[in-house]
Parts: sequence; structure tokens; C-alpha cells
Amino acid sequence: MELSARKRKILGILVEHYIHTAEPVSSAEIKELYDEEISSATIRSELAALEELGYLIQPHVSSGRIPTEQAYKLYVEAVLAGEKKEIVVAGVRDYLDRKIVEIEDVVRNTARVISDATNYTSIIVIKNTDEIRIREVKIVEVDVGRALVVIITDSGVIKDNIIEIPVNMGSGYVTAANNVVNDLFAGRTLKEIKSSQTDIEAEMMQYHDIFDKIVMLLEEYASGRHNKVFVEGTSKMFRHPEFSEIDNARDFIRLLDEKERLSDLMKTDDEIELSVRIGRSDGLDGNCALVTARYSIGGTEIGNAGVIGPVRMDYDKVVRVLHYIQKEFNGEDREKEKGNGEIKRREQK
Amino acid sequence: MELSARKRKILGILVEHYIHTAEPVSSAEIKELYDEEISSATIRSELAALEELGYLIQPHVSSGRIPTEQAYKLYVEAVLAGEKKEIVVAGVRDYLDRKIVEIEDVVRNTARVISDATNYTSIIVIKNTDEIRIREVKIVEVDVGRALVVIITDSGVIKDNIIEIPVNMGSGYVTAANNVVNDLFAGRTLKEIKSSQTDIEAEMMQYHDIFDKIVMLLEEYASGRHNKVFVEGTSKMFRHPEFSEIDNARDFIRLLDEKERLSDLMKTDDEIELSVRIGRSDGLDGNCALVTARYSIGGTEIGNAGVIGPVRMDYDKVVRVLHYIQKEFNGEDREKEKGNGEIKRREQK
DNA sequence: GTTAGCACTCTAACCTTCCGACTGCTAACA
DNA sequence: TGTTAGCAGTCGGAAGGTTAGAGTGCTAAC
Repeated sequence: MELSARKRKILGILVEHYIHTAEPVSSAEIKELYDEEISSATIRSELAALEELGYLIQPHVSSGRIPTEQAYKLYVEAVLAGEKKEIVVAGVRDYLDRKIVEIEDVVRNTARVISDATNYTSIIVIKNTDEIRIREVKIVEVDVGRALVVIITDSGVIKDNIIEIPVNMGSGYVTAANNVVNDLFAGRTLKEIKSSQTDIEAEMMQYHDIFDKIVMLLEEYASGRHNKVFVEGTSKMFRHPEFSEIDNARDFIRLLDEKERLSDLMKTDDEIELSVRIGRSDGLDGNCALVTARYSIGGTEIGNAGVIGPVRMDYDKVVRVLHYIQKEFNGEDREKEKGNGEIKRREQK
Repeated sequence: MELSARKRKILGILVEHYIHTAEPVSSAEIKELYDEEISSATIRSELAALEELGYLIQPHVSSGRIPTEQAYKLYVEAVLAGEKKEIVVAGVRDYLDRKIVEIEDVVRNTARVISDATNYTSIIVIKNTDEIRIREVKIVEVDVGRALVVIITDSGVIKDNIIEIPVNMGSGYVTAANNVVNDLFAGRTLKEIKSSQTDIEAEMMQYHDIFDKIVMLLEEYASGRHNKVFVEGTSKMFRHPEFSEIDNARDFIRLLDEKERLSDLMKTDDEIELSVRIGRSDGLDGNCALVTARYSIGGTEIGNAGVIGPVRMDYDKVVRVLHYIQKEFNGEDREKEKGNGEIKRREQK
């Protein structure tokens, strides 16, 4: 059912006011904020109607109203539909422009910037993908029967694992294995390797074992079960009064503790640039909401960055910050010629 | 000042009882737990004396007593001096024995095991050391003017960074640089490299720039500013009633949020195998205590594993669990011949 | 030095009261 | 029909009072 323009306007004022005060909003307060002349009685009757429709609740009969999750969702729709006014976040460029880049540092620092700019806890998930191109596979024998396998891509090292290797082979075994394995893997994506697997098997024979193990590593990687999750600014949650409620605080921390679940929640549909999940109806305990932006360069999805906070969140600000960060990443991209999606990815990874 | 044997005994009973109930302990309760016949009045007079000495406080006049930090410290001394009865923790061996080992996985899982076994939040810090031996340095050009530097050691990859490289050199430049750099670094420890730095400079000349950058990476690594900190089981804090107090909860989470400070707190003196920090007097906010065990193999310090929880912590259990884990690591070591400190390190890293 | 007995203290739980915030309703009005 | 002023009514939260019970400190006797 469609709301009248006035209902929308009143609801919008109420939600925004509540976002900032965290106190139930009375008809008199709305009257103050309303730009035209209107009586509080009229507002009261509209509020009663909005409550009937499920957009508001009254904690008790002699208090003002607070928005329901349904109201937040409507509000967020309006925010997303509106123009994205810029919000400038200092410090992002510094990290992107640095000459020497610790791969994980960039992510961690981006997360910190988002958290500081929004005043909420931020989360970044690096999505593993089987479209990543392998540059080199390095097998280093570190002990009798044990070798370290390092898989290097344009985006940095994606895996380093200890594997067992046969013991009674000659001393040249590892060197030879290195060469064979590199011929097979270097320059290809995991996807390509998987699709051409049978051809390769024939060539391998005596390195069969090592090959299998490396494929296993890559498959585990691409399975996404081990997506890397970075969380920054956990303690910022305590700045928001809903988390003085110990139950909410517990649910919140528990959610952050379960990295796999978090990683799942951060997933967005392929078409969606920015997703907002609000409250229990979207699978979030503890009075939480989660805003997630997808970061992709040249059509390749890199990962998701998001903000988690109370349902009563400043969605407008959060959306702007996430957009700005997105733009910074893309902006740098355009400074260079084509083919540099990979550069971008490197920096984000 | 020395306490009488009876005072010690009463204090011990009180501390242990308080650890389990989290309620002020009355003279009548101690009488129940005391193995000999003794009247509550006698206990009361002893309690009054202990309070006078600063070991106990009364929340209010008509309640029992609770231990002060001073009392916990005395108690912990007794625990550490006593024999370390074994406590078996399932699941540790599984991870150590796995054929394919993701380096970070072992740490994360060890942390999880410690947290589950103790019911407290666990922390593991991997200490960077300049005694680590470099196996190979790999420079991979990933874009014009940019290369990925991967530093491989026995313990896995310690660094992967993007650096800038000169652009107008021939195509063989990177290959040659790889060879030169490897000759210089492979097989040495960072310490050795640092001490022989001047000799090396002469050889380098045209790879001077790359060499400098790699040394920079290694030095930053060894500086310890980027010790890796793993935290598991944060939400377990809510199982303990002191963290229903929102202020304590906030201080606790804030502490975990500040990874650098945490890393500092985890440091132990060289001679100390196991350190216990209790409360504000030891630099911990939020009614916290921190038990840290040093893990070292063959004399080389690997890192610290610890447990953080309320001051009212089950120190006995925590100490046993940390000892058990320590022993498991060492135990595996002894199954193999000498020289396998490196294997161990690999698994812990 | 130890103990029984008792007076005393203080908290936590439970009422009651009261103030004030805000509403819903009614009746009048445009 | 929609809007408004006015007013009675509801309810939460703060403040204050009462009470029961837990546990002590003190005293006097052993």
C-alpha cells in the first residue's frame, strides 16, 4: 500500500530524528521539524495511522513513537534512491599511494578509515575467486619429507602451506617438481586449470602427488570457506546506547566472533552494488544492521566492505562513506590505462 | 609480612570459592569448606585481620568478603608453585598431525582450542624475530614498474609486498635481480644480513634500490611492530558475570581492539615461562587478568599464547591448559631427531 | 586463643506516591 | 471531510518508605 506524501514526510522526519537522539519522538517534536504549519493533533492522527500500518511502535502509551524495522527499510530505500552527495574521508589516498604496500595493511587500514569515518564497526571480506591468475608456484623443501608450497598471484600470496613430499627421491626431485608444476600452473587461472585437468594428469606421473595436493590447496582456496575477514573498531559499538543493553552487546560480539557467518552475511547478489540488512528479519541478531558495498574492478568482484551497527544507524552517512571509498578505488583505476584491474586488485587484497 | 598457615588456608579457600561462585564469601561458608573443626567466629576474626592486611574487602558491612588483587596474586603464586597436574585437551594433536598445514590455521585453531578448554578468550601473538632463516626471495613483476616481493622462510611466507621497480631496464632485469638478491639473502638470517650489510652493498650497484627495499621490509618485520595477533572466543567473556557490567565489557573489548597494546601486554621477560597479570595494577583495565605462556622450541622463542578473562579467573585450570598445550608442542618435537625446532616453528607460525 | 550469643548494619526487594510527558478523543471549525 | 484546540487519561520512572534476611563485630565466658 502506498503512503500519502505527508505520511512519508512525517515518517522520514521521525526516523531521522530518532537516528540522532535515540529517544522516542513525540508529535510536538515533529511539529517543530516540519517545515509547514501543521498542528500536533494532525500529526498525532497520522502517527496513529502509521502505527496501524506497522511503521511505528509506541514503547508505552504515554511516550512518543519509534520506527520499526519496516520503517527503516523504507527510509533506506529513500536514501539509496536519492543522490549520493559526496562525503570526503581523509587518509584513504595516503594508503593507496604508498610506494611499498603490505597487502593486508591496505585492507586493514581501509577498514579502520571506514570505521573512524562512520563511528561504527567495519568489516571487510576478501572474496576468493577462481579467476585469479597464478604467477608462480614455489615448492621449497624445508625438512626431510616436508615442503612449503607458496602460490603467488598478481594479488600477492594466496596460500602458503606445508605439504608432505616423498622421501626417497633424488636431490633433484624438488627442483624438477618446481619446473613441472610451474609449467602447468603459471599464467593460468584456477578455473582454466580445473577445466583442463585431465590433459595435465598424463604429463605428471611422478609428480602426481604434489600436483594433486596443490590442486587441493587451490580448490580449498576458491571454495571460499576461508575468505579472509577483517574487523575494525569493535569497541565503537559501545558509543551507541542500544549496546548498553547487555543482550544486544552479547549478540553483536557473538556475530563478530563467528567469522564464517559474518562472511556469509556480507555476500551480496551479483547485481547489487550496495545492500542493507536490517534486524532479525534479515538474519541479524542483537538489534543490528549491516550495510555492505561490493568492490569490483573491471567487472571482477574483489570483496565486500561493510559497516555494522545498531538498526538505528545513520544510513545516509554510512552509504556516503562507502560510496566515497568505492570511488577512490575506482578513481585511481582511471588514472592508468586499461588492463589495470589487476593493479587495483593487488592493492585491495 | 608472612601470613600464618591458617590465614593462608582460609584465604585460599575463600579465593577458590569466590572464583567459582562470584559471590561474596561468608564465614559460615568457609567453615563448611574447612577440613577441621573451627568456629565461624574464629574465621571472622581471621577475616578481619586479612582485611586489615589488604587481602580482602567487604562490599558492604553485612556481606561476605571478596578477594583483592593482592589476594589473587598470592593465590597465583601458590598455584604456580604447586605441581602442574595434567589436564588433557582434546583436538590439539589433530591439528598438529595434519598432513597439509595452512600455517595460520594451526595458530587460529590452537587459539580456539585454548579458548574452548578454558572458557575464556584466548590470544596468540606470533613474535617476529631476526633469527629466522630466509629460504628464498622471489621477485615477480606484476605490472610495469611494480613487482611483488615474496620472502619465504622455513616458517612460511613472512612478507608479501608490492614494491616499485625501475621501468626502463631490459626485460632480463627482474630475472637478474632475482638471482642476485637470492644469492645475497637465501640461507641467511636477517641478523646475519644486517651485520654483513656493508660487504653486500658493493656487489649490488644496479640492484641497489631493490636490495634496500627488501632490507626495509625485513627490518620492518623484525621490528615487531607488526606482530600478528590472533584473538579467539571474544564472546565467551559474556559467560562471566563481571562483564554484565557494561563498563567492564567496554574496557575489555577496547583492549582487544588495540592490537598493539595487546601485543605489548603479552610480552614476557626472557626468563619467565608463564606470566600472570592481574588488574589495573598490572596495566589491565576492565577488571581483567591475563595469563601468558611463552612457547619456544630449542631455545628460540616462537610466540606467546595467553588467556584473558576476569580477575576472578580459574587460574589453576588456565595454567594447566597452557602447560598442556606447551607440552604437546614440545612432545611432538621429541618424536623426531634433533634439528627439528624448525619444524615446530613452522607449525606454530 | 577460641567460641556462642546477640545486637547491629546494610542491601535488595517490594510498595506507594507523585510528577510529567504524551497520547487519544471530542467537539468545534473551515 | 480534514484540521485543530482543549482536555481527560495513561503510564513510566523517580523518590521515598518499609521490611526481611544475611552476615558481621563485639562481648563475655571458657
